[in-house]
Amino acid sequence: MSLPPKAPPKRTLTLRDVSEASGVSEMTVSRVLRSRGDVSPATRERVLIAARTLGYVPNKIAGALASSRVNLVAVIIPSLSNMVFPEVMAGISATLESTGLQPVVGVTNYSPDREETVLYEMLSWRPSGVIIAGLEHTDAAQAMLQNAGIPIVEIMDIDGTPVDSAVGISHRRAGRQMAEAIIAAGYRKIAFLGTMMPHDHRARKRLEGFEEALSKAGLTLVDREFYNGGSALLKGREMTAAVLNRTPDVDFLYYSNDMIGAGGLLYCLHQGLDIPGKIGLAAFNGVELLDGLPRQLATMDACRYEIGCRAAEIIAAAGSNNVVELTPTLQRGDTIR
Amino acid sequence: MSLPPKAPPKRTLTLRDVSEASGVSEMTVSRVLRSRGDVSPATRERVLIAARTLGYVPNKIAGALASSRVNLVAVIIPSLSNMVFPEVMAGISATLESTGLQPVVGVTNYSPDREETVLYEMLSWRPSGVIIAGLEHTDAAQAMLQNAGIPIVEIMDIDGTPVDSAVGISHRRAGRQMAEAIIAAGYRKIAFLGTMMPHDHRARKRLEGFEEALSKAGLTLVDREFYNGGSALLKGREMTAAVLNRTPDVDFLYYSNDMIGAGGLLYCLHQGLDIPGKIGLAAFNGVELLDGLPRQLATMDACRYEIGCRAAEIIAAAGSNNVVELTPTLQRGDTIR
DNA sequence: TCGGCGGATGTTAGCGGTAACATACGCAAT
DNA sequence: ATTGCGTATGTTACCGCTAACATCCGCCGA
Repeated sequence: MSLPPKAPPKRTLTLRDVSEASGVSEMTVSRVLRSRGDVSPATRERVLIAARTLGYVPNKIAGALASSRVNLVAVIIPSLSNMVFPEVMAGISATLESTGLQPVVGVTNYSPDREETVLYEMLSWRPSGVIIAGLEHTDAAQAMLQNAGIPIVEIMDIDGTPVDSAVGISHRRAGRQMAEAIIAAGYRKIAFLGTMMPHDHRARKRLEGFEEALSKAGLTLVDREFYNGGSALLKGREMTAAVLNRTPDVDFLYYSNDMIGAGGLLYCLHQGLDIPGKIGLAAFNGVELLDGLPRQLATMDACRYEIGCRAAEIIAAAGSNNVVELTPTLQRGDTIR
Repeated sequence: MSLPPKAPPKRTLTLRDVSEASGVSEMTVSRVLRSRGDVSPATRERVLIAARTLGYVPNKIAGALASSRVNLVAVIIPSLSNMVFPEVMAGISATLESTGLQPVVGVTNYSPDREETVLYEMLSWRPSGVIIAGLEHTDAAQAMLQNAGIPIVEIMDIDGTPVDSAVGISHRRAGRQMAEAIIAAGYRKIAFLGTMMPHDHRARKRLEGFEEALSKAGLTLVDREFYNGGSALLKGREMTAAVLNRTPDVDFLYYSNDMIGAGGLLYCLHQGLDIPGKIGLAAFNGVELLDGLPRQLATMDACRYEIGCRAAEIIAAAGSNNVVELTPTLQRGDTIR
């Protein structure tokens, strides 16, 4: 593209400017710029040159209002900083890329009220769809989703009743499966280390499933430790130290996420503990980071990228009422015997 | 909030619906919902109840078009997955929170063309400001920024000429400082391990500064190793192994980012190398993750959160032509003697 | 009693595009 | 030449909201 020839124009450009510069009506310019309808090659060329020369950028606000079509997809997630949502985003972006739809991210910090606010804010831009993490929302948020009249996809979790569509895994089942694998491997004194966030429903459900499977085997957690904020890797070390100290005969540590699991693993290795002989470890998510650790931590892949893809597909197809359950795979790594 | 009493309405609601439901003009409803102008408490109450009962969500598209005011700030960054930008985002969000402005993120994956596209897309929503990573853009992008007529803040880097405002650090200087510290500590056989991405200008500038300081001390890099994609932690291990193998007498490893540095550190520790005696390590960014490592890796804090804050402040104040240089602090950790 | 004034509310005219329909034109078939 | 039709372009009427101005009303002071 060539640079505009004249100094920064005072007024922002409109279709009319391009129209005047190219000697055709605004409508024709509009058609050219959207490649809609028949326009002769000559005119098209003339218009494109004029638009480019002026540095015209269409006003989507006006366009959206007139056509009541908005190419935005609202994506509402709790956090960007824990590695899991960026990967979901990647799946969404990749899938949306070819559809002309554009994801717009809102972050809630695991606060239901903030989620409600963010949702309201985003809905007021009349997006073509909403992708929102989790099945738990405030009543008002639930109502807004209900009435939005656009495709809604609740992602990550399917243990509950979706408003419209849902794509995710059963965290309860994931917890259960992990417990079963641990028990089958012969571990008996099992501790849980996880987040304290009251609104991390998925971590909660995993723990519930985990404990359910334990109790079915006649076991209960021998210890549990919670944290809240801070460097997850460091917290993992600290929590692990605390548990080992408090419950020296513990033989398995189940972490609610990979980061603290990684911290725990590093700590145990540093202590020279016999892994997985004397003590086993497992976590959840299957983040890429684990590949770089000295030992492969057992974990369960949460299908994050695929969740993003499937959710985006539903939105792109303007689908409704689909429930897609993905099945996470247990990766035993080297920390379960 | 109470749930709407009737089933999902077919047509999306407008001001007129609320106006009819509350018996006042659309204008008054508009005033109430925006808390603008004088409205009697009684009317206000009546309108609010009607809006809430119907589940009305204002149409910002129409509002923005009519008022030519848009409370959006475009934030354009290369990636979400490397821990540095989420922290910048956090600073931006926190600062914008109180201003009524809302960040909207676009991701470029370090592709200049994609950056141009994303920028065009975002400008077409007529945001109140743009925060964009880096000083290097395509000519067309540069022109768009120039002509946008809104505050532009280029972040992260200040080694160059900003379009409008800039907030960041001098990466060239950061590289130089690190080199000086390393040389002062007595290391002489220094290797560089970093990204190959041709468009990561900041990593490039750090390396340039680094080499500049080396050569001033009469030194040159004894080895260099590049990577591209994949798990950074793992790549760090692999690259470190490669360098140690190829150049056994290397006595310092300078990494272009913390993740690969952490991988390298873990590898060296596992090999039982004498750190920092026989070999030293340093990286860049100061990510939180480092706190959880067995040894504190030397690094340089990139002031990410503060960059976000300062950039957002400039946008919120509709400022122009500010250049804010932040000074990163060297954290020596335990890996430089 | 009346003008005037300020608070509360209504009316009008767009914002910058696009849908839908109208028109103009060239050319083949009749 | 006339009809007819498809292609290229123009005209008109909004989309849903808000700025700006108009109106209405009650109350005060002169």
